[in-house]
Amino acid sequence: MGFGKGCHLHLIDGSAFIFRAYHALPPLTRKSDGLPIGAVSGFCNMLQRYIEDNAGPDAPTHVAVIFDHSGKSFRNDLYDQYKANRPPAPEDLKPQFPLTRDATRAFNIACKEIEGFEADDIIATLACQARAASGRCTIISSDKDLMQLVGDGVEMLDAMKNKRIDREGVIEKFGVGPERVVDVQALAGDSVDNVPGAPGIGIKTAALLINEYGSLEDLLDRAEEIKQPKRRQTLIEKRDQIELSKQLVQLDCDMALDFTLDDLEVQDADPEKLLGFLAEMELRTLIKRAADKLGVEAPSLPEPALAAAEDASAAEDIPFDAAKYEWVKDRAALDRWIAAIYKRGYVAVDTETNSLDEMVAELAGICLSVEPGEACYIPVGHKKGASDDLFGGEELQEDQLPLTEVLDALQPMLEDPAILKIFQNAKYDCKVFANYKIAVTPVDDTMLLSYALHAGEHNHGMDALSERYLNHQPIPIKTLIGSGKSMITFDKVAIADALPYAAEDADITLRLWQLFKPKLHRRQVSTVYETLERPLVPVLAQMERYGIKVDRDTLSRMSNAFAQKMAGLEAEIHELAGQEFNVGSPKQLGEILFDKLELPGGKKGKTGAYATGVDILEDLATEHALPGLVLDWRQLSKLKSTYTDALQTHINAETGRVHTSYVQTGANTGRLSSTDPNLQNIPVRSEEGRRIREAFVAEEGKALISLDYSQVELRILAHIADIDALKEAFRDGRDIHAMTASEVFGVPLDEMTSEIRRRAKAINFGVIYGVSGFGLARNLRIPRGEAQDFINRYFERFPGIRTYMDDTKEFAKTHGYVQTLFGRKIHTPEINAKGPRASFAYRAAINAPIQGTAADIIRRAMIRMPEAIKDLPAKMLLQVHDELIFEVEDSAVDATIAAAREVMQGATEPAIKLDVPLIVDAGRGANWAEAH
DNA sequence: AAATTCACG
DNA sequence: GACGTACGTGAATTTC
Repeated sequence: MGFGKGCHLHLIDGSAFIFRAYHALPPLTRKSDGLPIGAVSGFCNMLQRYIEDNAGPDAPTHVAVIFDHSGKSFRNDLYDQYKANRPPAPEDLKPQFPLTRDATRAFNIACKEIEGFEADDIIATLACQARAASGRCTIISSDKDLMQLVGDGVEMLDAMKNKRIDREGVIEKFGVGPERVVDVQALAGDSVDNVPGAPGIGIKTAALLINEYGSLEDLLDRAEEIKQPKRRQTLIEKRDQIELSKQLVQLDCDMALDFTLDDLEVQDADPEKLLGFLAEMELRTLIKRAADKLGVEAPSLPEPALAAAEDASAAEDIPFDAAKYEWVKDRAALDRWIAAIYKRGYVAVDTETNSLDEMVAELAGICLSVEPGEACYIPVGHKKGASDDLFGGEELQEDQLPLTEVLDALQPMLEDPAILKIFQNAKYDCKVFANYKIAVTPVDDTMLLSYALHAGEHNHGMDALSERYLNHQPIPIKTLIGSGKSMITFDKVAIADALPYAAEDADITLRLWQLFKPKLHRRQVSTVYETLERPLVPVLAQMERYGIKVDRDTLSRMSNAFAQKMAGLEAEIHELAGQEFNVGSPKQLGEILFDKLELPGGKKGKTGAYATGVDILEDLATEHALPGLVLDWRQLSKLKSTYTDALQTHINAETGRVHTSYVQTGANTGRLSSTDPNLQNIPVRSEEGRRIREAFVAEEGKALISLDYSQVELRILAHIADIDALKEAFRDGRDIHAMTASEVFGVPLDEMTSEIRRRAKAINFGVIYGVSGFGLARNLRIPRGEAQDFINRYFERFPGIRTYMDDTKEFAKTHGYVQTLFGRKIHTPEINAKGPRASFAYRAAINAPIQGTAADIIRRAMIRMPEAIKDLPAKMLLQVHDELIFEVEDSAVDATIAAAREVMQGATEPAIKLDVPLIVDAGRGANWAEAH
């Protein structure tokens, strides 16, 4: 068929596909020889998806992928600086360029590039030919340089956003129609391609001028008429540069091609060619997908490749089948499973209980799996519903082995050092077993494997991991126990219903383990997992089980005092407002402040509600008495509801202590988080809040001690960024903020004021977070320009910090992650996004190695701590990021401080020798307020 | 369930 | 040239 009316040509911007694929994916290598193939893999995925998405009635009749030819183009002859500030392609991308051409041909799609021309010119020429032949053309690209081609049957399609760009879309972007796009571009220039344009004129101004004068030529001819003197001068003086810019952005629609549109006709796929290529690249998942679409059998990979193929396991092909899950009802079946476990050497285990609180949880059943697709459930505590009779709630369901018999049979296996027990979130299950005096060891944990491998990429809950890596959606727990008020506990579920859910969890855990464990080496995080994750599990479990004693009476008295004060404040507030309203409602408060009292400081937020945060109320406090009272009320309300009231409900009836739960995967940086209750945010900054710490007490005859790292993150910054001045200051034990102030502001140390020191402190902390002038200005409540000056001077004085930031950003952009000193990888998938998301990712990437290294250090200390204090009457109870809290008999306070301090100060060694000393401060007392 | 606010390092 | 603007968390409360 010759190309003509009714025909539809698709032109794919190949280079855009390659770069998008490269940056969107983590570095991926071919397993058999380590060849980098991340971009090729992503490129093939995009082509496959393109083909699947374009099979319908509007399918193209002709298609080609157009590439840039390597080397210079004719534009470099026009202007030697054209695209001169483009960084060279990353080393691991270069070998992939020819492979993407091979991939295109393997998909049986025409593949074109021409020496001395850019892909955009070939696309332009073909689009014009298609238009001349009365056919349609769709350009699959979002490159704004191609927008000049739109119109008259030519459209663009942004494949990522699946958004078509027509004439209207171009006008939206450039403010002019496609025929004037080059004029606007010539004026505005392009920093990415290094097109100079007219200095000081951007797209907005350019569109305004072009629309007023009709065309670039008319504008330049009549430049004398322009009113703004600066703009007039620019256009007159830079005429040559602007005309050159137009030549650079103008695409060549009239290239001589050695092929015609007819050569681009869509061809049927050649399964052998395509699958052969994908097999050569060892892209397992894509082979299956492509074979499925083609309706042919997927070829098997060569054996070594199969064994190692990334993100694919033997388990992937084994279906999930609830019929293969076994209900263990008798002793013979249980013994059979135990024998199978000993034969295999490892087993995936999951426990079902009647509570999410491990301190009180009782076993409902145990699941085991040693082979993907096969699992069993051993119910031991399922009870009949309470509906039958008064005692029904305690009566056991049928066909369950006695709990003690099951535990006696399993205990030797669970404690056998030769048998590896695999869990998803091992800490929970180990604590449950600990309730039955069973010490499970050794243990692997798929949640922690995922965290070591994928921190920052996604969460590590089992449901999410299963969907992502096994392509399988587990049975939602809601279908068994319901949700909200009518929720029941798992031990009340009928065993027949519980079986498929529970056994599946062990099955999934085993499959995830088979997938993740070999990846530790390939991603080089084995040491992270083995030294920072795995050994921490028993340490945290022990701390949680000890808990910390909290005095209910103290909290209760404080609650009452807060309630009284709040009532008084509330009356005053209503008085001042002239009406009653809910002080706790930001919405109602906003209306009182800004509508009724007409205080300055209008709306904010996307919901249209007034913002009434502490910053705003503090500013308003100078205008009116009410905001200050609200702030006082809020502080009390927070203290009462979150602390003095809520903490009481967390006191364990049996132990009289509060048992928090640490989430080891809680923060992407390696920090822990603490929940139910969160004991990492107990008030300390305000005098009234700090008194809540008086309720955290030591037992009679014991004391609480607290040891915290002094300015650990700044020390790490000094080491990582290699700032001599900072390192020396730390080595000499000087006041680091005063030192910074004197360096940055030029004030001698003996003339230092607290205000200047405070500013330096804010800058020191800001730097760790990637602060902007705007942010520092807001924090210090100083003019923005002044804040920017501070920051500039800071970087001038400590240029190494700027270098660290630039290097970190560059590393994140090429690798997709950043690293701590101990090799922990924190992924930064958004670093190559554009807009504000990239800014957030950039600041997070700067902060992560610092915060993460600090987290690694205290983890190392915690892991060594039990051994260091084993002969002392002391227990480690809490961790608050840079602080550890112990309970110790009065007689051993000094010895414990000495032992713990030594472990903490030496925690980096022998792996790392820091250039700065780590200093640990210590306190002691009958309660946490005194100890801190 | 989302948004807002505020407690901590 | 515009846009947003300091990192990492968890919990309580109000609003939709």
